[in-house]
Order: sequence, then C-alpha cells, then structure tokens
Amino acid sequence: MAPKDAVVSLTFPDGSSRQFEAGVTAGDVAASISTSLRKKAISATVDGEHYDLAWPIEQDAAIAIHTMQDEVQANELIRHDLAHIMARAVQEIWPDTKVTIGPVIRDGWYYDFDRAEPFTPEDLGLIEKKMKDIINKRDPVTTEVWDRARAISHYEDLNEPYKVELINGIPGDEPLRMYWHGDWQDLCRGPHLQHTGQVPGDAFKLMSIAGAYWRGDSDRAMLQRIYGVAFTGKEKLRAHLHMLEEAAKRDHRKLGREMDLFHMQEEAPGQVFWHPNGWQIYTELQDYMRRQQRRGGYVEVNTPQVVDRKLWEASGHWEKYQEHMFIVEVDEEHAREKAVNALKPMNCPCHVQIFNQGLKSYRDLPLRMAEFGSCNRYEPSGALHGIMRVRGFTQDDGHIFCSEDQIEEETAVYIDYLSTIYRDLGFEKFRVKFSDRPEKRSGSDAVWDKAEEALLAATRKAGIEPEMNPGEGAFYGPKLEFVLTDAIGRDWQCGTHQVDFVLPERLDATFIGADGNKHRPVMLHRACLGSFERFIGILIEEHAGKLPFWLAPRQVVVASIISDANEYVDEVVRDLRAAGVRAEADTRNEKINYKVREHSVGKVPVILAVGAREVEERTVTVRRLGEKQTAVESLEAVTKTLSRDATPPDLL
RNA sequence: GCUGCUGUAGCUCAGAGGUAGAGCACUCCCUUGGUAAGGGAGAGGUCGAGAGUUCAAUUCUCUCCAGCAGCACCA
Repeated sequence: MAPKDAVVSLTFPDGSSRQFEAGVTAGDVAASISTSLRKKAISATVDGEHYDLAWPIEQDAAIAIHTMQDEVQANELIRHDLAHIMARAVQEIWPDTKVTIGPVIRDGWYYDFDRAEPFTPEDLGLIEKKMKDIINKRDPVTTEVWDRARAISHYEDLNEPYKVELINGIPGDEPLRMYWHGDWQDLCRGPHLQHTGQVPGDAFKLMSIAGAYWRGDSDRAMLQRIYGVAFTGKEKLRAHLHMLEEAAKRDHRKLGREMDLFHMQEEAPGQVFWHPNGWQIYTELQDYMRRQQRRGGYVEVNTPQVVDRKLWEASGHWEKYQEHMFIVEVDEEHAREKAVNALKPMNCPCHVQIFNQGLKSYRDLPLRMAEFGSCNRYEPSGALHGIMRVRGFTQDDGHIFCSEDQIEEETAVYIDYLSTIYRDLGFEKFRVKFSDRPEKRSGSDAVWDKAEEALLAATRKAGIEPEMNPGEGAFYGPKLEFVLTDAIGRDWQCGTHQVDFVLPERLDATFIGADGNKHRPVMLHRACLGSFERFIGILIEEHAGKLPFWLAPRQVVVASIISDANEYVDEVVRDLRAAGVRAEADTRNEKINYKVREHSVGKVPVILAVGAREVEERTVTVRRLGEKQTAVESLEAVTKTLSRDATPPDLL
C-alpha cells in the first residue's frame, strides 16, 4: 500500500498528465474531469489493463476512460456482467444449482452450471425474463478483496464446491476479488459495470444449452452450459442474428444437397457418397493439386490400405490410437495365427517403407514424397460433422525426408507453396497456429527443443508470426496448423506442417551422408488441403456454393426458350465441350423463367438462353449467376471467354 | 465417447392411442413461353430399428442406430 500522502501521475490519451492521490479510482478520475464523463464512464484502460472504475490506482500510469462508445470494452463488460446476471437469475429460479465459471467469448458469454435437472429450451425464456428483471432493478455492482481463507469458508458454507476448487487452483496467496450484483455474489477477476441497469436489456439473447466438462476434463463432471450473445444495442443483436441466418444458408451440408454434390447415410456413418457433381469438384481439385505437387518437386506414390498391426506398433500409433483404428481381420478357418490389420489411419509409416527400400544418399535429400492417401479413422461419433470431420477421407499427404539443416529452407518453401495454392483457391488470408509439445509424447526433450526451435525459426523467417497453441502438437513433433473457418466462424485445421525426429528413429530410416556414415533423416509431415473432404466443405461454405468457374461442377447450362431452338442448343453445347467447358443442354418443355430459377438455385455460374433470335443470329444470351442483366454475344466470343474461365489458375 | 435435442414421402415440414397429410421435386397431359416457380392429373410412406405397455402403437415406455448443438478427441 502506498503511503497516505503519496501521489500518482496519470497520463491521458491526449498526452496531458495530472497528479492524483495514490489509490485514486478511475471513477474518481472521470469525475474530476466532468460530471457527464463520470456518468458515461464504464471502465478504464490503465497501463494496457482493463480496469474497473472502482479499482484503486497506486502507481503512475497511462489511463484512458471508456464509455459505451468504446465497442471493445463495452462489449466485454456487458457480456461479463450478463454472465453474472444470468448465474444470479438461474440461482434465483433454481436455488440448488451450483455455479462454476462464466467467461466472455466471441459475440457473447457462457456460464457452466451443475444442476441435477437438465435445462430445457423453455427454461431459457424464463431465465431471460428474470435477467431482464435484474437489469431493470439497476442493482449496484460492488467489489471487495478477500483473503483466501475467508473466501474458501464462504463457499464451503454456501456449498459451492466448484468455487472452492477454483480458489484452491489460484496460485500463491494473492487476495481474491469478489463481486456483487445486488445481493448476488461471485468470485471474479472483473472488471464490471457499476450497476446492472447499464446492461442494454434488449440487446442480448440466450442461444443454446449444451454439455461441457468441468475444467475441460472428460474424466470429470458434465456440467450444463448456457450460451448467450450480447451487444451494445438491439440493432447489433438483430444484425448478428441475421448474419447467423445467412450463414446457415451456406452450410455445406445444405448446399451439398441442393447442388447434388454428395450424400451420407446410416450404413456408412462419417463416409461420403460423392455424386457426379461433387466428384467433379473433387477430381478437378485433385488434378490441380497433382500439377502443384509436380511443380513443387514431389514424387507421387501410393501405399496399401490394409496394413499389419506390426507396422503401427513400430510407429507408435497402435499404442496411442488403437481404439480409433478400423481393425481388419480375415476369418480364415485354418489360419494358425490370425493376422490383425488396421485400415491405414495415416500414410507416414508407409512412406517410410518406401524410403527404406534400397540405400538413400544425402544427394537424394530432400526427398519429397506425396500421396493422395485414403485413410480411415474411427472418429468418436460426436466428432463427426458433415464432410468436414469424417471416418473415411483422402489427404493430400506428403513427407519430406531431409537433413536437419534443410528443415528451415524446406519449411519456408512449403509455406510459400501453400500460400500460392490457398490464393488460387480463393483464400487470400488464413491463420497459422504453432503447436508445441503435448503431455503425452515420444522423443526426448532435447529432440523436442531442436524440432520446435527449427520450425519456429523457419516460420518467422517466412514472415509469419504464428498464434501459439501450447501443448497441442502431435505426439512425435511440433506442428504448424493452417486454419480456415466455416460459415459460422468455427476453426478447421486444413493445412499442416510438422517436424518429426521420432518416426525415422522408430522405423529406422537412414541415409548415407557425405562422410560415408549412416545418418537419420528428419521427416516433415505436410498436407496442404488437409483432406479433400474437409477442404471441399470449407470451399463450399467460403463461396456459398458459388465456386470459382474452373471448380464449378456444372459450368454452363444452355437453355432453349422455344423448342425450335433445341437443335442449335445442342450445337452450342458441342462447341463449348470441345473448348473444354462443362456444358449441358436444357431443352425441356419449360418456360425460360422456370429454367433460370432452377439453375440459379443449383448455383450454375452461367446460363446461356437461346430463342429464335439467337438461332437466327448465331448468338447466345448470357446470364451470370447473381446478376440480373443479360448480354447477347456471338457463339464464337462466348466460347472463347468461357474456355478461358474454365482454365485452372495455374494453367493460365 | 459425454450432455441435451431430433428422426413422418427425394426435400422442407404438419399431424394424432383407432394404422397418415401439405408444399416443392418426380411421371403424364395441355401450354412454345424471352430471364428466379404457367395450368391440370397421377404416382409416391413397414412414420429410423427392435422390444415392452395396450383390445389397438407411427403416437406412450425402454434399448439400439443415425443426425444436430456444444464439450472431450482430432496421428
């Protein structure tokens, strides 16, 4: 505690500074500037830290006072206060409910409760109503600092075991902050608003109920989590809900049906039945990737689907992932010893087998080996999600066998390679995460130090500062994850790049160095798309089904307006096909309105309408998806344009 | 896998303890129409699977399967 007569110097955003008595609060500071600011103030940033108006400031600092106009801070406070208000509402309605934690998340907050009865969707309405009552009461929000013993005995008296555990988990003997929203109290770091009436009562909504493990640990209690969203005003809430509605229309599962791309069914959960349209996307993408791999200096291989467990034991996958493998046994009556195989869940051990054939020289390195590798994994049922998380998938897999001093260069080259591909596919921006050593892992700490260091250095050298993702690496090495997001903003790891010193050791891969001795290669595991299934799912959602022309499964429909034009329609289709365009005729006995609507819904990028005029003039009327106006062009010109549009970006 | 919810025609959904309905899609007929649904007729369902309660179950109960949201997992 600062001495009583001590002063602190606070510097404002405009650069001016003023002296205050030590222990002054941001609320006092706001009041000293003007009464209107005192009323409008909601919090402050003090030396970069978000401060409650009621917290004392003991040292010289930079200070900025926030009002509801400061969206970032206002949202944080509103959402955080709503978490408390919701918990209070729940305990007022169901007093035997135990509270746990309730953090702010993107667009809102959640709070986890332990209650014997499940919450129902109707309960959400009840809770919301109670929350609005609390907001209308304008109850003061107050805070106190308690010592640990008092806090623990307080929560023991209240029979709130989760809070007791939380306090015990807070390191050191630091004092704990308690907050009151009216009479209702919660352990909380803060900051908060000054009274519940500051929360806009019409700009929040409880969204859903779901299960969540206490402390994220699947061995512990399953709690009930209620999610809410909140904003500074009801217009923003409305816009958010509207955005969610629009995003739902881009869901690849919905578009997959509407565009007749694929389906899935009970008999093969987590596996895709690709329809002609969907398979067209897939093969076009695969052709593109195959060209890229050649450009990138990869050799393409193919390896077996059914492989003896011995190989998976040797690689270490059996031990860690056995229950997630499809086991294949042959029921042969006279077999003395039944072989147990696994459908390959990944390609790396098989690639090492190819590397291990014959002797490899340092002159062969880096050896870049690629496979469109079909894998099967028995993913937990709850993990399955459309074609994004499946049990049967094909990776654009690749392994670079290299020496340690080639890691950096190969990583840099790979990041550049991946960036080009993502750009071609319509992803200008993507996120990169760096995941380091997990708790359960193979290999010594020295090896991990080396691998993490090399990967991080190469990434930074490539001009990328990755987001840190501690403890999330593979069991054999650290990884870079290239993350794309789906329609509603969920993250999906697509590309990956991993450094591995472990597998070459376990599977005894060697090369002969310049010194004539055997050396261990390093393996870089990498995939660009990740899996075709997931990437196509992301592509569909990113483009809302309106894929770039070269990837669109159906590129052009030539539609007749009158049946006398049918012959010419067929001719147009022939010309376009000869020029490498995926064209089809629609000469059904239907009105042009009907045809235009149907193919627009089917996301066909170009409709060429043909009536008496076009037949006469040897033209077509072009209508592009999403555009209202049409243009008349000569058959020759259109064929030329569309032929160019149909050319993949790497071949232009 | 866990918590909660859902499963009726190809799709979107309604329905009720007495064995099923709509719209769109589909088939046929009429219509030759100029840029997002022309008109008429017809066909189409063991109501996810199994068991139980009941005179009677698709409807109620249980188990299983699959899907959805979230959590956990993701080599």
